[in-house]
This record gives sequence, C-alpha cells and structure tokens, in this order.
Amino acid sequence: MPQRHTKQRSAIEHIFSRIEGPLSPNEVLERAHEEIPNLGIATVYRALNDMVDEETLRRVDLPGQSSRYERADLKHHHHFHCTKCDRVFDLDGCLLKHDLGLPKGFVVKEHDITLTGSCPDCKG
Amino acid sequence: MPQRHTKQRSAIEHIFSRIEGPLSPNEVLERAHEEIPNLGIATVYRALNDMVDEETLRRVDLPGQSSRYERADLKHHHHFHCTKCDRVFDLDGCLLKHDLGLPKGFVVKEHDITLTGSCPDCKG
DNA sequence: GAAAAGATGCTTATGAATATCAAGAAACAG
DNA sequence: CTGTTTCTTGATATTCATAAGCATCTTTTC
Repeated sequence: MPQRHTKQRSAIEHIFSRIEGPLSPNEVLERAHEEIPNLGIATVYRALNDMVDEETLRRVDLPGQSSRYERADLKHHHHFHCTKCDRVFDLDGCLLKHDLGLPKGFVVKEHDITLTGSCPDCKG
Repeated sequence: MPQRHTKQRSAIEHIFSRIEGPLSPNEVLERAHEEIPNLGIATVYRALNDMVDEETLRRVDLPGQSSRYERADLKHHHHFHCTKCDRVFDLDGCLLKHDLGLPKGFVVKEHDITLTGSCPDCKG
C-alpha cells in the first residue's frame, strides 16, 4: 500500500516523462540501465504493473505482440502498426464509430483499435 | 507444401465447422480429445497455424489474452469481451469510422477492434 | 503392398511474465 | 544520528503459451 521512493522507481518514471511512445519492458530496461546499471527486469515489471494500477501508465496490447506501456495522461488515441518496420505510431483522435448499434444490455467500458499496414517510410 | 488427410487434422477442422466462436488451442484440444483421446497439443498448434496460413482460420488476439481462432469465412466483425464472465461475443458489422483522417502515406491493410465491458448477463 | 514423403506425439527449448526469498534500502522511532 | 521495522530489489526459479527436434507411425504413390 505505501509507496517508497527508490532510485530505480524514479528512473523508470523519468523515462516515461520524456518518452511518449509505447515502450516494451525490455526497452524500459535498456534505457534505465544508463542510469542504474544493475537494474533487474523483475523490478521493471513490478514498476510497470504498479504504475498501471495507479493509472500513471496504460498497457498497450497489439495483436500478436507482447505488452507495451505508454503514459496514461495522453489524449485518447489509437495505434498503427507497420508490419514492415515493426514500428508503432500514435494516431490522433478516436476511430470508433459513434453509432455502435450494440444489442441491448452490452455496456462498453473501453475499446481498443489497432490498424495494421505500412507506414509512409515503408510504402509498397 | 502437400496436405495430408489425417484423422487428427480432420477432427480439428470438424470442430470449427460446428463452432463459430473463437476457440483457444486448449479448447480445441479438449473438444478433439472426445474423438482422438491421445491427440497432442503440438499437433493442435501445428494444425491451427497451417489453417491460418491457408486462410481457413483467422487469429483473434484480444488485449491481454492469448490467441484464439475463428473461422475465416465469417463475415467481417469485431469482438466484445466481458470482463466479468470472460466470454467473448461476436458483434455484427464493422465498428470503424469511415473517415479515418490518417496522415498521408499510411496504408491500412487490416484493423482490429475490441470492445471491453459487461454483457447482458453480467449487468452492473 | 513397400518405399518415400509427411504428420504425429513426446520431450525439450524459448520467451514473456510472475513468484520466491535472502539481502539491501527507506521510513520511522527514539 | 542509529537502530528497527518494513518494503523493495535482484537473482533465480517457476509458470504458461508456443515452437522446435526427433524417432515413430501414417498417408500417399508407385
């Protein structure tokens, strides 16, 4: 329940203060290594999970890939995954239809949309 | 490249001829066990992958869950995941906006949409 | 049928994510 | 400050989903 101030936790938080794009746990680890060379991956996972719980971060699940994490304070948006260069782009605005026409009784709390294709750099 | 007729492969194909909903590899294994008691999970994975390659099946990736598989001949649709009972419902029609307003150069090949919330049976 | 080409099933390997636990570091009391 | 308590860390082991390796068994082909 408490929340201690540790340098590893700060380092991980700091990474997301500079970076917007969704990062994988390993990418977080690599970046944090610059500051804390012997940081363990388990600590990264723990920090990420905690931060998701406290809604500092949001989990980004792209089809067929393992989880990435992005700041929770970003404006609502969706993602574009380029299958050629494997990069993920943030897309402004919501791409969901307004009139969903769901059957009675379904209550939507969240939605995920991922577009897949090729980005401007990988046209073809 | 060739494609042999084996009873295990037929059994797996037969399951999907009766069932529409997305099934996990383990669910496929369980159902197939009724017909082929000593079927191995590896064979299920191989069959599912082959069937995805030949476009008999489609992989369904819901956020935070492992892959499920559904028939590829189903009309384009999306999925609703109830977080209470954990069931997955097919939703008719496409829920993507028509005017995506993407930056120039992005070419969309596919899109995935998952709605999350509670279903009629789990209202609350 | 018998040989050749593949598929199966078991076991082992890989990769992501979590659990375990001793040792280290913050918070707290004095 | 300094000791005590309690949480966090890091290394390792574990779990789970999936793929790979390989000897054996089945289809296909002749």
